Amino acid sequence: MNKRAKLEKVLGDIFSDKLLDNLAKHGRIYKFEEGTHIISRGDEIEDIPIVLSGTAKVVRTDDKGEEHILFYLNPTEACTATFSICSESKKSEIDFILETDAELLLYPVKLMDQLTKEFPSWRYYVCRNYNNRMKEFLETMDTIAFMKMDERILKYLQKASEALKTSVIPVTHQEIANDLSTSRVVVSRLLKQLEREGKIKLRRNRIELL
DNA sequence: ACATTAAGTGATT
DNA sequence: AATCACTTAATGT
Repeated sequence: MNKRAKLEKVLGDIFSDKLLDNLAKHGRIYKFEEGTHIISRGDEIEDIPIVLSGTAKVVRTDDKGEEHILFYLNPTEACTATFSICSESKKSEIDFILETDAELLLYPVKLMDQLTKEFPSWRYYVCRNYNNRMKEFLETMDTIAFMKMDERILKYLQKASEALKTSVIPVTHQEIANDLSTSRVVVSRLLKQLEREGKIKLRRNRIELL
């Protein structure tokens, strides 16, 4: 499939034809493997990544080298954090890592101003992206501020199950602990409790949601 | 059989 | 809820 057709397929519903032409002309499509660091903190950003397939995560690394997930990006989504810096061509504040194998459209930052001026559908897209991120951000704020750890874990499992379309989630206690920034011991204890309550079933390296 | 890694648990702060 | 210290269970070699 050629570039233009691929873009059409993924983004056709939200972008105008002329915008697709422009993206096909100046952008490049690459396949990357799971775990690839597309952008690291401090990098100069030359291209904006737009996710065409797969899932990427945007994380912030603290001074201890711990990762904190800010949000995930699914196909058609782009990292708005990169938009905010593009006009001044500053350095990245975040890390952009692939959660799965993925295809990305890389579009040069230099040309982005022009997109904003020329294409209403691009402006709309950027706005929508911003709104989505903001929503997600508020949601996680709520979760952290008002919900107890056991509820957070349950929510985490439900989200994962939804994303993977299966009730059996392949995940270790340690991984959950990392994602929720807590310790493995705490996760194990709360999971045990949830199991006693009959909400889940625990097995090695996977958890079944009931 | 042995080593490695995941998970469970009591005690302490 | 975090940490330590230890046990037990599952899995790979």
